[in-house]
Amino acid sequence: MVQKNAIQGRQKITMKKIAKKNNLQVTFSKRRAGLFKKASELCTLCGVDIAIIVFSPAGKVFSFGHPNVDSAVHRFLTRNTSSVHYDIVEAHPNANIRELNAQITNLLEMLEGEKRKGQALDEVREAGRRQCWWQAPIHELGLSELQQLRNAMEELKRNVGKQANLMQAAPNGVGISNFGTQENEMNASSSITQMHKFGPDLYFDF
Amino acid sequence: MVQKNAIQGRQKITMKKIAKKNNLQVTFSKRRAGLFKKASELCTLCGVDIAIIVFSPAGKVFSFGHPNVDSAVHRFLTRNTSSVHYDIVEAHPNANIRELNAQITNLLEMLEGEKRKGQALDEVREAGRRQCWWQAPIHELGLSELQQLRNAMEELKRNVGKQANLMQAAPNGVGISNFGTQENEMNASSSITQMHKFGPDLYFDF
DNA sequence: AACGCTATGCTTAGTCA
DNA sequence: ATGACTAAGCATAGCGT
Repeated sequence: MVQKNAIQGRQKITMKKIAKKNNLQVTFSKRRAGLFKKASELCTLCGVDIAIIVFSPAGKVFSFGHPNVDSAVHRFLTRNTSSVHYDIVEAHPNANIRELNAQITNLLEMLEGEKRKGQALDEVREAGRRQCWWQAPIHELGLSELQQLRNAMEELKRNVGKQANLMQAAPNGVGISNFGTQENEMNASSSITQMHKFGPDLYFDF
Repeated sequence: MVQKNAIQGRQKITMKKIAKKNNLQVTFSKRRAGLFKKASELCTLCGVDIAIIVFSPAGKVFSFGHPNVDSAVHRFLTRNTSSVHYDIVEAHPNANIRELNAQITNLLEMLEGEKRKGQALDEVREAGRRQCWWQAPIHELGLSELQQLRNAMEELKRNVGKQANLMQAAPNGVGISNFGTQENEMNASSSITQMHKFGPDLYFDF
């Protein structure tokens, strides 16, 4: 048995630069994740565009963007009232070329990322389609698929039985959401026995 | 006397875009402040540079930066000069801003295309996942899903019936591929009636 | 380095002034 | 809108793995 010899739980810390390097690294990771999560939530809740760029103590760059960093940065740099981009363009035309090239680089990287993502999704879609063999004519099903069907049906049976018990225990449907609404139409689970009707002429005898 | 109706204190909210505009505005202000505070703390604690750019729902721009936004953005834009970037700069030293901007526009369009493709795939994946709702507990199924289940079952019934007729017409399994192989194991469609056994104790009565 | 844990501390949704 | 207040919901410091 492990001896828990001290305080656990969050401790208050002073808002100074963390001295212990190890500690700092952990805190940086955690708080960076928290910050990005907060940003993500702000995007979702308020539907706004955000870009966050963080340079880690180790010199690495972490960024978060919605819809992506570059578009937000670009929007920031090229907004009408902006002075940054304007100044750079007018005062340092050469620097601007560098920036534009950097943007191109970033965009190319993002394109690569998106393409990879698309490929991954392609694979997922394939896998998903394969999971829908049950839609195929039954004579095309193999042994393992029939076994899967059987297992799924047994699972369904168990769920129906559980549901029936719930209905029995709580006839008013307490805790059962969006289920009573279709009773009129489907008469689904209208009985607490193991015989269930799923349509006018389709019965399942579990 | 003031009537304190009901709940006070923080309530859980779903991570969807806030509907009420007034509410959204308040939440945006609060959470933006919170985000910037978190960023500030991250700067202080870990001594890192950060830039945050937020486009408010009203179109205004809010930014936070340490030591300032522009330096961080510039550092971000001019980081790692990749080969692509380098090639463009070196190969076309006379490339003007117009050309580069055209390239950026082009890339942005490609990116949009890729993203749309990704989203489409996302939707397909979602649809695929939704087609597997039958794996979920039955009390979570909605009306349309139950109807889908019914339709699928009726399809299965028809297929099984056709299969049974085929078996009857061609008892040697002519033209029936990879179906007779599992007769021993599954005894699937061993009868030409409408009662089918899918396992030791699981029957479906169509 | 990344993850799990737990007990705080901190943030914030809803409301009122 | 801006700020205060309250009670919950969340984030996270310090530890172990």
